[in-house]
Amino acid sequence: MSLELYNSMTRRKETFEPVTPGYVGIYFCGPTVYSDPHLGHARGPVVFDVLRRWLEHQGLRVRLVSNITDVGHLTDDGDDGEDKLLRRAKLEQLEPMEVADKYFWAYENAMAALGVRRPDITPRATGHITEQISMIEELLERGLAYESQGSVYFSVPSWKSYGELSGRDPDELLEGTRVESRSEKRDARDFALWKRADQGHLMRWPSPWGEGYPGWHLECSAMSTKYLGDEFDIHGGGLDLIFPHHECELAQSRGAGKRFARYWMHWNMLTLGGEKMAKSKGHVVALDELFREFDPLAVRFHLLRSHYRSVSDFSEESLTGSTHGLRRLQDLYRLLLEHDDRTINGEGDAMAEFRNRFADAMNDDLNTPQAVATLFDAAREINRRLEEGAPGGYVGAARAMFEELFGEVLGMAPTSSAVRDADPDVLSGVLELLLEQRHEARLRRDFAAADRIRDRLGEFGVVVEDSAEGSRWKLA
RNA sequence: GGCGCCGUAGCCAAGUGGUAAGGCAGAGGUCUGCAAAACCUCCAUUCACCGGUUCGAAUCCGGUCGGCGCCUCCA
Repeated sequence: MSLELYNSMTRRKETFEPVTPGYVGIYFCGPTVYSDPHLGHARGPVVFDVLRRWLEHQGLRVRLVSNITDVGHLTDDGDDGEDKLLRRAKLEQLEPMEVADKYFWAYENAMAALGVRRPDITPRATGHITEQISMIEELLERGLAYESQGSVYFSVPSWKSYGELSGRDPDELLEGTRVESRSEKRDARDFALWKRADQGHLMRWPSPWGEGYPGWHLECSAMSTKYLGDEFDIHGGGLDLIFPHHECELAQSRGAGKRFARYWMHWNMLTLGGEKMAKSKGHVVALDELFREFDPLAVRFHLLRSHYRSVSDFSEESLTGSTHGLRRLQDLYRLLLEHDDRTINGEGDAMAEFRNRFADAMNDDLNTPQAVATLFDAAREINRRLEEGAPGGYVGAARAMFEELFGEVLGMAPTSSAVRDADPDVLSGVLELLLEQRHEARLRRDFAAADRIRDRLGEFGVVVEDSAEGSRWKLA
């Protein structure tokens, strides 16, 4: 079975065929870095990380591009509202770029904790002003955009297929739009490609139309095609970006003569108590807070236990459930890793059935819940065979499967040894306990046991020093 | 108001025409000095509700109730 992906454009599952056989270009919209990353920010990166890993597992070469929006854009389409990045800069008394960097790294660290591999390219909007200006010029030349008082707008009425992605009727959009009597736009639906920077606006660049800054939707069009070509394979984003962001991206990209993305993938929202997580409502679960209570990998696992196109409601109770389930799989994974015999069962792969089920699930629009269920089924059987004393070939096959599917594809392998991850308090507690045991041995005059403890600790680089007051330890 | 989505056991969650995956929690059991882990067994005659189509529906159609998303920035 070949990979089928749900394409938001056609609203059905389609067989995935890359533009260039063997190569896959993927772009998905990253966050605007003006505040701490929350759980909602994690779903897309995790899903696309698994998509990328799965494609690579199938032998494809993937280039994954995910942007960072580091220029505020709230004031763009309408003429009111406040630029969130600039507002934050004033609030924290920082340069706008300091705000962007601060939250960019917070995002990076959170993604790393979630086991998300870095994209191949992480372009920033502010680093691609030239490309964006070129695109605006192209649109002006083609008569699809116009300048107005130092700003440039895309003319929606002149692009007949506007609305094709989100399934909206342009005429009905007009009715829903607020009437802006003194607008410099020709049509209320037109959106900004370039915005004139008023006095006091901190982020500004020179352009043929005066000092200003790029429109919200433009960066993704310019950066995706710059790194992936005029036609590329997959464009992703949160479902809330389908309109207006992706609709506008599509219009301006096609308008500029690019064929743009073949497949549009949108992941659904994460909710909290049935309501969408949204920063603007203060209704979010911050990732750094979540990580204090839960293993980041358990969060990743939890996200993979629901389908990316389904709404997923978050609660501590359900995440706890995922944590316990993950522990079972990881315990088996560690057990299998202790098995050094790499020989695989000579009579064909004993794991063939599980591998096939896993592949079918993944190929069916990335059905990770079913893929995970397959691993649970496999775990039960492997544990049973292990207790019966399974032959080395069987264990080797099981180990290979878990390393590939659980570890590499789903990215659930523990990042380092359990000991290294352990809380420092736990480690010193364990050492105190050992010294207690040694102290009791010395009281019994069992110096052989006492020396054995000291020698063994020494092998790990822990030095034990005895004194009249008792024993102490330190790292060599 | 327009467009779209969802309602499956205590909780999470797959399943889009063939007679309900998986996980967590819970109950009993095996193993065990005890415990944990692991394993075995049990746990939805039923998929919000009411009609209809069909040999057959959680899955298709119509309606009712409830919840959510987008239409403004949002992952």
